[in-house]
Amino acid sequence: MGVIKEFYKQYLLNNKIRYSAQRDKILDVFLKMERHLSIAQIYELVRNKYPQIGYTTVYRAMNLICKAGIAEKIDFGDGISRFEHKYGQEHHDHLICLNCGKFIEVIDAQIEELQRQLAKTHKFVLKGHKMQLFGTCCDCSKDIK
Amino acid sequence: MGVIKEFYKQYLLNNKIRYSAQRDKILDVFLKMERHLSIAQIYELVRNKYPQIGYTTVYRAMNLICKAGIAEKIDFGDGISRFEHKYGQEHHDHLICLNCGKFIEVIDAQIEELQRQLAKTHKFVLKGHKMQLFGTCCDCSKDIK
DNA sequence: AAATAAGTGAAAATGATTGTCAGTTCCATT
DNA sequence: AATGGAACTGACAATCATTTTCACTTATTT
Repeated sequence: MGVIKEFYKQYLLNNKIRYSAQRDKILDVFLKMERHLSIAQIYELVRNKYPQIGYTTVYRAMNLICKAGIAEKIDFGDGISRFEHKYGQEHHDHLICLNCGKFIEVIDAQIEELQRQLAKTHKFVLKGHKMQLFGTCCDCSKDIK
Repeated sequence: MGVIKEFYKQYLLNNKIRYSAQRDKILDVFLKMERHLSIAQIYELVRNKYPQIGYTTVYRAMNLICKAGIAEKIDFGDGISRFEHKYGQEHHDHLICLNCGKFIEVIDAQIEELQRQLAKTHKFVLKGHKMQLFGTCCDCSKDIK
């Protein structure tokens, strides 16, 4: 069994939360999925394999997976939460195409350092940050011209 | 009459949208208010002075004011839209206290430049960005200790 | 003044998310 | 193995911010 599932089981154990069949199946689907799916999309995938699992259960399972630190909820400002892998992932920010919705994960050490300095200047203890760059991607810039 | 109201009237005129008494009053409230209020808060302020104005009208008026470029909707990820002044304002980002909700507006020219470079590297035509730094502010860091 | 277009506000609709609750499953203790 | 209690599940209802609808009013044009 993968290291992430072991980690999840340990997290649940530590918090006296049971490891149910549903949670196992939803975690499997999450681990296999491409990045940045919404609850509705995850539910669809889950339901293909396990039709008896309910929408609410997917919500609850994904919230647990987030609390365990395996997934992260991301918000591109369109009112829909999406989830991405977090376990063992480097922190990163997003470049988002306003035309086709494509996104690129980016990280810039210089920016990260400047953010830390900026927080320090304002006497903030920095816990995290979000940065999203909006624009049109390479392909869409061509199309629009 | 202020330059912003003139600008707004001109915007409405250009778009064949009428300048109603309600829109005038809601703009007044918005222009006088402190930054970053939600619709509910704006509605409260409006209702104090003009009890007959409805919630829906405030929504519609704020959306118009945004379209005109006078206000900007901001989203701190808590599901509530807030509005801040945009006309004649410099672009800025936010430092947000996770404990008390206080925020500080910040701008860092170096970060802005690095963002432009980052977009360029990925062949994105940059249209805008959002950056939020989360942490605990000076006062709250004290309290928590 | 009539006709037409836009605006208003109350209420209903929407869509994402969370809460409720009766029934089920799991686990520890007899 | 039986039991009692706690956690879990899933269908549905509730919530909350926002948008749409619609009957009615107001403003503008002819």
